[in-house]
Amino acid sequence: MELRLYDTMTRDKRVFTPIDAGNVRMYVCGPTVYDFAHIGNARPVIVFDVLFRLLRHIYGDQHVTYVRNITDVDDKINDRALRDYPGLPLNEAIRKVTEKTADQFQADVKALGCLPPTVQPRATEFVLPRPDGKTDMVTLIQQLIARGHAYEAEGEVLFDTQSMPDYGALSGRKLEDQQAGARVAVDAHKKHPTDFVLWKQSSPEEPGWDSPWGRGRPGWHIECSAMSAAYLGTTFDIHGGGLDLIFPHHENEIAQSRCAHGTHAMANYWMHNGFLQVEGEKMSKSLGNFVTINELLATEKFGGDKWAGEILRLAMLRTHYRSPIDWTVKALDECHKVLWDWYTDVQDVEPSPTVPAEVLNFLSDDLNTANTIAALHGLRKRKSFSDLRAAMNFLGFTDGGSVLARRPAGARTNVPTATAKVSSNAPTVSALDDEQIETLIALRLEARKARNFAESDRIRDQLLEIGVVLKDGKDPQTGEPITTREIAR
RNA sequence: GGCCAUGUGGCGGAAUGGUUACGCGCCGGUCUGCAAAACCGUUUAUUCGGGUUCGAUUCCCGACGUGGCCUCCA
Repeated sequence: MELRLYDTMTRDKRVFTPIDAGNVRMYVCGPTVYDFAHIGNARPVIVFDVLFRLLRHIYGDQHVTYVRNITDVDDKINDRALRDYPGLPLNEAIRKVTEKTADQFQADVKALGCLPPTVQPRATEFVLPRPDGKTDMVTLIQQLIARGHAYEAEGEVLFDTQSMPDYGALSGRKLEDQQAGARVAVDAHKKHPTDFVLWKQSSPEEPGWDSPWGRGRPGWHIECSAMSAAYLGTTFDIHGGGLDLIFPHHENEIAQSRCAHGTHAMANYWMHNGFLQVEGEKMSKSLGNFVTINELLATEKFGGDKWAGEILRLAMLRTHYRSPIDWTVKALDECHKVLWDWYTDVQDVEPSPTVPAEVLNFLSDDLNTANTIAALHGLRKRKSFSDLRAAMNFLGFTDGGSVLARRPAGARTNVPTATAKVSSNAPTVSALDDEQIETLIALRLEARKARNFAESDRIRDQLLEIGVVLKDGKDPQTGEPITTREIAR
């Protein structure tokens, strides 16, 4: 089996060859922890979790290192800290914000079925030189200055983009174009408009570290250069993130890392996931369609319902990771139904000891998760439930409890009364208690036996009114008619 | 303005230089007193205009549509 991955740098799909098969190394840009992560943030987390699982399968669990950073130094964090904890000293307030948000993030992505990365370093721990000698930001900046790739101006340290001949290779931008665009902010102290900040000064109120350039804080890009080198070395295998990070973030990471270390490449494969829209529109707070992972999991804000984490995971994986996704209630409903079917069939099934080959083959083709899911449908159709279970486990669909907790929407769309209840947001709690419902069901069975169908249907309609859906069947053993019920939400 | 993606049936979404997967829905059938559920089956598509080719949804050019980046937003 040959793993092939699309590389943004070369813009083609290539066979993946690790630098060291004994230690395959991947870095993915993680969250900036100032607020709840939104559903767009979940996409790279899920996509690269699947890749992580695949790499572990191919090279062995102990031979893959996956680093996902946590950005806990950022001006947005400072703003949030001042707003939420006005009474506290800033640094203390910042820690409260970042710890709370980071914990929430970990809980969110766990619910999405993601394995924890090998390491999750926090940026604040890599600002100053470390006792353990791992790469840090200040040292990296010093190296850049020493090699002539950075300069001080007005208290800032800036990266000199003109000192790097092939700056812009990842995004396909040339320095000349950036000038022609005329949208690039021109700062008098910059040698070139695209030069970017490595270190900036902090006011006494702002968080800061004592550095050779005074008390200040790092620029955005340098943290990833430091933490990737700290855990993965100066050149590693895969670097991932969202499409929007290509420029400037990843471009600048490349500039910093390569120029500081004198290497030809920072990573050998650059992978970027596509964006998502919500119900056909760009997700934004002003449009009111901004939705966080936590809201989907724990509230009824989106589509009037809570959604199990695995439903969100499947909704993310049914589309190829580089394509755009339109995030819709309808899609989540569909995914719920699919998972309901799968889990219903594999509930008490032991997984096969090996992952079905077709699943691995599809995933090895640049993470073709859409074809992979089609393969799972095929397994179910052929009633290969052990293989289905194994494939589901491999993709991170392991629990099912929260999926099976509620019948999916597809099953209720043909029940007019129940649907009306849903759309009117009527209370879903039954007006009758359990015993009364059972009594009514028993009465209806009696009526059916007596072929009094008018009475039988009347009771069925009555129960439907309060959201109880009846299904008639035969007892598989005795052949006796039986009735089961479900709550239409 | 510059750069980068993208356009497949009612919907979602793969693949491919030559019969267009898969899922959801719709419709039909089995079952059922009738429904629902379940199971089985059917139907429908490659944005437009050129070019290359025996043959283009696929490759090339152009148009149009959509989205992203160029503003420390995945």
